[in-house]
Amino acid sequence: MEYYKQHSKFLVAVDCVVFGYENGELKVLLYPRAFEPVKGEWSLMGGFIREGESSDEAACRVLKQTTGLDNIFLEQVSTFSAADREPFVRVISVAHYALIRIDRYKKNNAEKFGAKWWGINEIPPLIFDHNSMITQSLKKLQLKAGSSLVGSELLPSKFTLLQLRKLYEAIYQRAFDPGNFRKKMLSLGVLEKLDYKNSTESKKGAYYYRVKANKAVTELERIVKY
Amino acid sequence: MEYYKQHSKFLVAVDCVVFGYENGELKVLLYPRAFEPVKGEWSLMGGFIREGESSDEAACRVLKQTTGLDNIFLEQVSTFSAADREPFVRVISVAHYALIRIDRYKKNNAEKFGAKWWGINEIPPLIFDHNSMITQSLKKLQLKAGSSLVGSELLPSKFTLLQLRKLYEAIYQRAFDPGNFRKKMLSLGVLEKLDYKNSTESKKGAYYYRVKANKAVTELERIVKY
DNA sequence: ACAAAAGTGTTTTCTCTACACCCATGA
DNA sequence: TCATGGGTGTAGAGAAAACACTTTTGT
Repeated sequence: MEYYKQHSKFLVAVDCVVFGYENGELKVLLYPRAFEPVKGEWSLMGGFIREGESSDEAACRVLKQTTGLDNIFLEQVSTFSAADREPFVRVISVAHYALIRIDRYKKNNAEKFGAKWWGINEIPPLIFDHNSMITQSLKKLQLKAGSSLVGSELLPSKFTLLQLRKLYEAIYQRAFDPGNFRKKMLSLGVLEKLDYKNSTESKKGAYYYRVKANKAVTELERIVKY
Repeated sequence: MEYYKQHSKFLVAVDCVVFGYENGELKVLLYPRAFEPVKGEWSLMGGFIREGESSDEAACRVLKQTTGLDNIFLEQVSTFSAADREPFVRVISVAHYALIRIDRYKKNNAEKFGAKWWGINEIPPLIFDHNSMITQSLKKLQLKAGSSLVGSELLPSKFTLLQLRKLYEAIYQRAFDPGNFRKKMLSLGVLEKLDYKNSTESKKGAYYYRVKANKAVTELERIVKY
């Protein structure tokens, strides 16, 4: 047991890249940092890992605190450990990304911290290495969306194929052919057609779909090729 | 500055999944653990992160110590942080994988620690969560090999297409069609044909190839589809 | 009437796969 | 001569991409 005592201990944090989707745009939730150093500057929401907690548990706790949401989709991205990534104090941080529905999260929780949603293309300079955490998270999200249906995490429970396509266009930052996208998605057999339409986004009206319950998590075949 | 003091600090380790390739088989370097608890049981090589060190730097140091090699290809895999992943002591560990040429590494360094190479399919039960570190590392290696040429890291600097194919078969644990594999690899334009042959592995003799210097690191197009 | 999305179908292109076939040579 | 890998070519299946076309309806 003595062996362990000679080694240094470190503060270990989690930082969360919270993705949301609104008005055809992929967005990230940012906060003005609450304490020194660099207090007031924009940053990801984060917190320190506690004694009995894994990094995932810590990230869930932070998300609960700041968005009011439980059961959020969450994935580890990478650990940032450069010795000088923060000034004054050595902190090792495990970055995660989360997917939430903007319409569901508790505004009052977030506003208490001064949170603001930023379009993925208008992210301001953030503290430390938080910008590269976002870059890496987006890559991981693209990988994820390429082999499983990310729709249910970011869209309302029922959605049109237009909405789903716009979401994928926002994630991949490129256009998809409407006809081909529809065929591809329907061919996967994970969408269930509902018997009513959305008429707000087109004259003709488009049927709503939802993700089949049992298929929601399953690993799928290729959706977007890369 | 006071803010930081109220939080717990942790021991942070790195563990290295060292891949090598020999006799047509992908292998992993394992060590009998040198200290309690579970002293003597098989484990990955690891060590604790030191004050001025990032996790990558720590992993490099550990690899230098145990294999005698510098400038090893190294990539972070994931951070393992379950509170009970080690008994008695809380340790958060950042897993990495490394690719080395078995013919180059310093046997005496490794033997001093009792190291032994294990075929990827004959890995014994390891301490803690080390088996799942290997599983995740293999997945990451497959992803890597699917979009860049891993040959130069695991093979001698010149190699035949048979050798390269056998390597890919070992990594993906499946067979590739000899003709198609050859065409695919050559079509990528990153291999340079040398003007002499290897005659030890076939009657006819096969030309050696090497990776074009400037293309070694480049991100390539899809090599293996998934 | 027109624009715009919904929805379907067709054509072209490209890549993966399977496999045939000849070559060279050591045993 | 026979087995084995080296090396090249080709035909077919299947997917992705491009795009034509018809339907519906609010303005």
